[in-house]
Amino acid sequence: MSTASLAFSGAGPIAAATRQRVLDAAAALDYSGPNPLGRQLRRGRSGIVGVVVGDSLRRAFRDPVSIQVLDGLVSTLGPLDLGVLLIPGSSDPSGPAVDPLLETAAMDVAVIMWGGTTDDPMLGALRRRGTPTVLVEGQPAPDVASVGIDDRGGMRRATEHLLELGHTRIATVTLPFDRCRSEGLVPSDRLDHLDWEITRRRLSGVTDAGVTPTAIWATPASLVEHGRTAGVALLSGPERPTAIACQSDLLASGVVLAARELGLRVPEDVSVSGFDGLDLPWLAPDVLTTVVQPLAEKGAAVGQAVADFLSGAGPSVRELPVTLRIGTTTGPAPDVS
Amino acid sequence: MSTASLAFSGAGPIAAATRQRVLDAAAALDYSGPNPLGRQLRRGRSGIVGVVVGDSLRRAFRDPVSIQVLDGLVSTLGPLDLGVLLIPGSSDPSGPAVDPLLETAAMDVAVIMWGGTTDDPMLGALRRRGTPTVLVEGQPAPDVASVGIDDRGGMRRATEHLLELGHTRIATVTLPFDRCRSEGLVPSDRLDHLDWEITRRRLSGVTDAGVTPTAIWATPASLVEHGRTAGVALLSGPERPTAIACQSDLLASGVVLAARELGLRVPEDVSVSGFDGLDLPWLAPDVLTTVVQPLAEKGAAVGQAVADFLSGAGPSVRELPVTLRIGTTTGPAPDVS
DNA sequence: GGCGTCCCTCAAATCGATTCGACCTGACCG
DNA sequence: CGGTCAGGTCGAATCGATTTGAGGGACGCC
Repeated sequence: MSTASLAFSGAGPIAAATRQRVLDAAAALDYSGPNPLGRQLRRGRSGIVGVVVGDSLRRAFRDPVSIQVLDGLVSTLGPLDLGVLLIPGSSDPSGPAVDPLLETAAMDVAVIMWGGTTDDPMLGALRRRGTPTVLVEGQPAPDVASVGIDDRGGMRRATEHLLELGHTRIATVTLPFDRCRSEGLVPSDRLDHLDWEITRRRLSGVTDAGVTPTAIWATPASLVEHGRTAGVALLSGPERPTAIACQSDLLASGVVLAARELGLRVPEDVSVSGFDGLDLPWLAPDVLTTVVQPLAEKGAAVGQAVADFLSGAGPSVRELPVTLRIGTTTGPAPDVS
Repeated sequence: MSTASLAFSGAGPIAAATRQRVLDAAAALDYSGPNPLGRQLRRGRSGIVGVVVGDSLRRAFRDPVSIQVLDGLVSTLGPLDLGVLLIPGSSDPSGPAVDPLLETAAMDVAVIMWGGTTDDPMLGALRRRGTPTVLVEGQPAPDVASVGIDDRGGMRRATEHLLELGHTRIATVTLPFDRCRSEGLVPSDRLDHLDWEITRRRLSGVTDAGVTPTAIWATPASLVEHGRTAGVALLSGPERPTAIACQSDLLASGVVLAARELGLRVPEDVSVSGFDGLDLPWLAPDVLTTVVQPLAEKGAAVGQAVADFLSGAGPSVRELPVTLRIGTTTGPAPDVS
């Protein structure tokens, strides 16, 4: 048995001839290689990384940002012989707080993409199980690894860009505020109930630049249609803003579409900026002014954090830089009449 | 130990008080529930379904069709306590034919989405391991379960719709033809080298309607930009077609965008039809004429096929119906001058 | 008191691979 | 010819749970 084991795993000294003899015998006996379950039990490793995709899968997968990070992650994990197990995030508040997979599935490390609200019950479940955890875009905690970007600085740069163009009436369209994901103008007292870390940080970037938005519009998800709704509302109301800083590219492109529908020229009548740095072919010929984040690299950084855990290192915290890309959707502020 | 096992699994007679005692003791000892690996080994089941997403993840995930099917699948698998392990498909021809995960990962059933070319090496690997397999949109084989839709009939209906509107010069834009995914006009001799089942079937639908396309344009993937390229090429050449039947909605929407760019009116100058029945908000105000396939239901059918395997039933074959949805992108053929 | 039912304890087998040490065999070298 | 070493065989322990069967209190009921 020891020899057979060596023949398959290749770890340890074994003559090529013996190896072949073992393999032939295996074929004759219809033995198709070691049973992964036995191997995993012995090794104490499953080779599986559980990835919680922020939302219901449908919503998460409609978001190119998650997709590209996931892609980068899988590319990094593949060579390490690690597989990705999809775990649905908490979709409806009526059901159980965490997916049963999170409690029972075999996994060596967990990754929480789009990392959640501050008091995430998922973190508790993982801590209880003793599963090392990597948090993407969440609030760093002492015992979990984090990967994030400079949301706050990026948004500040984008806002400053608008200021330099002479804009003074700047509105902003944000990612979801909280678990109930309500849509619409945010009254100032709700700013305290903002438990979605990423939204908070990007919002802080705007105020960091010294701007008090003329309006803050929260959306239920980062989707074009919600951007459109926001754009229509903000641009057809009184005291029209001359610039709208959006917290994602999908929202921003929705706002651009809304402006076009309302007969407004971009950027002559209204400037629009985004966040993420996606390719948006259907916006042609416009190119969105946006804060570019390194998505594939972010996925790779998550993979690295996973690898670190598996090699025994402690949790790491990593923040990736962002850059401002100036496109055709921002321009000098119009004369306010 | 037996009692402890019963306390956690709940299978078998156990008094509530004892159960609580066990749970308390577990908490005191920092025991966080049964180790999944031990359980899996004993049970002989991993509770994992390996899902091969057609392409590289990035490409697969940019395709809303795969996403929605995957979403339907996960929704069905969740209640069965099954998890989805992502397995990248064969992306580059230089690398290994199948991902190592497919050979070594623990999984009870495998699903091949967007089910591949006729001579798929992945099927061979799975057969060798004895893993039951569900094929989505592939060529049914005796020992694998299949889930598909009536591609051929659907495309036939769409083509007949164009015929009824008086079109005679009908071109078609197809999904990839083969593994090398070349882009452009397809010479007639390449029709024999079509080893992508889904492309073949949808193409057959066109000829079933009695139409010989004036041009067949193959794309490298189902993406808006490839549709745009195809549209520009087909619509700016000589002998412009008056209708273009596309094999996917994303391709069709690219063609619509191309037509708009070229100053052609849709549907007055050119009619465009798609396939899949996606929501395409950015195409507004147009609504694509398309063949609607039940995507979530397809995912559920795959989940059912998986469940069937696990309950000991043999492979099943299922074909779901499609319906033609008439939108605003098809209209009467213009007078040919 | 006798009997049956519940529920618990205890011991042991099993799932399938990995890994360790002891031991044996040739081959090769000095 | 003795010593070393690479490589192979053999036996046994281990990973952690599930499951089965035998046995034994406790309790209620007649």
